[in-house]
Amino acid sequence: MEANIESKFKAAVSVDNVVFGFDNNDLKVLLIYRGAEPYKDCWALPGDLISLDQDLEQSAENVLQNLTGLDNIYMDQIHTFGRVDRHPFGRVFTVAYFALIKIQDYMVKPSSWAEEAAWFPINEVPELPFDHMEILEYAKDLLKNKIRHQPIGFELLPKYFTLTEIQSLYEAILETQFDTRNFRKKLLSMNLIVDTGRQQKEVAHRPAKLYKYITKRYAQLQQIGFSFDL
Amino acid sequence: MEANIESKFKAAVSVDNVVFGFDNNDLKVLLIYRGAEPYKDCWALPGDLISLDQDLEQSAENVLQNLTGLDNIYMDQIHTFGRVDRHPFGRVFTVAYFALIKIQDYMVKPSSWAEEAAWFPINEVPELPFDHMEILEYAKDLLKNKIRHQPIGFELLPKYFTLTEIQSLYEAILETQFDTRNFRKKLLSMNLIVDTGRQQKEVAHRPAKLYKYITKRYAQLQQIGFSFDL
DNA sequence: AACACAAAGTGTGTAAATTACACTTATTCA
DNA sequence: TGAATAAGTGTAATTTACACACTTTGTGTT
Repeated sequence: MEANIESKFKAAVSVDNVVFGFDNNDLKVLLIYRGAEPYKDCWALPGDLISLDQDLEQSAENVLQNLTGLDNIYMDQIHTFGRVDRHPFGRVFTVAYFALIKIQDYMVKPSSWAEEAAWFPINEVPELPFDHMEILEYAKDLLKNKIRHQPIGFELLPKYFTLTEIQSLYEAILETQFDTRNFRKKLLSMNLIVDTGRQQKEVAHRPAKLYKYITKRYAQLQQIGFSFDL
Repeated sequence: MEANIESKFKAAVSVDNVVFGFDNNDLKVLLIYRGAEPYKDCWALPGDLISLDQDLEQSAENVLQNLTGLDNIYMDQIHTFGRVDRHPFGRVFTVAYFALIKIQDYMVKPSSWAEEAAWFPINEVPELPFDHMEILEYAKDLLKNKIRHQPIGFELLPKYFTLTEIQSLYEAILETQFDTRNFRKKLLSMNLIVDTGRQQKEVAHRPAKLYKYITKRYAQLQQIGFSFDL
């Protein structure tokens, strides 16, 4: 009854993460500067081979943990890429994930496979090795779709944020413009965010109210058939 | 510069297909009766190990081709499952796909790994081996979401179909009821289907008009910002 | 030929949601 | 104290969604 899988089926599997952040009205992606072959000295998506004793999800989280020191990050599996020739050293499948992080919380941390890590505005990404550009495009499309139907935009903002900030986040990702009054009306009518009573400080104009996102509220509303849409 | 990947990273990768069909007002899924270990003599999702010289997408299509003899099938990658212990013979990742087929076109074909294949109504699926039940649940959820935002329901219907048929397809998948008049109004207003002039024959009631789906139309409409929603 | 049966097919009024649109307010800085 | 900057706010018009019931067209039976 015990048996083994023939070695003619044995390939490597990696995870690659598309890590999004939002800052200064720009959607950004986190890239690492590769310190090892192949494609040494290139900017690339952070990723790693999966060792045999690690669950898939766990591996994806570890990559992120090593890189940012952050935990409890919103992550989602995107797609798996498996062209025969996608890796020069042999057959390597890669499972792509995307992660949304509050860029303000991000701390640089040394890692084994990266000499450096940096944020790139989504429209200023350099050439990427392997099929990483295809993965990134896939991730962007998914983010665009997902952000309209699930309240995940808040994952990219600080704990306290202004209505203008969330609007420009949506505008940056969806590459459109929204009418301010209508956008606010709709967003507030969902009861997912509340005015904290706090205000912006030291801005050279009328200070904006600071809101926060109520995680629990969404779960409750979903149960009564509510569906998020922006 | 040439190098190899260490064998401590080598695992097997398989594809598993969730094949949906629609018949007699029921959503159905195609299962095979396993002829080989592990889980010999169980009903399971059709799938196979990927050999090293085959692209991922290609493998998924081949599984379906072997099983049904059908080509040009709507397929979509669902998710990749990679729990360490999901396969008793070793580390096996599996990439799950779903396929939508016109059940009327389906022809039984012998295959190497299946003694038999059969359609099961979605609510009468037997116990499944591995994490196949989890995969099936995943596929059902995806189908539910996808069918509301993309015109993929037509892939499950014969070339010529009635409005009642497509309505009951939607009702079966989404597990809701639609108002006939409103459903038709909305569907027809999208201009994605047209009256062929043909009619049902030999039915013991007023014969329904037969419509067909215009594939090209959707591509055109998408470009001008149209979005499908039902 | 007439009638029963079965599912197909069709329109309108009402409520809700979406859109378009421009001025006033609060704060900093010179 | 005035200029600059972004925040904040309401209403009317249009569009879309929803609720709702009877007539039509065929088959099969007597």
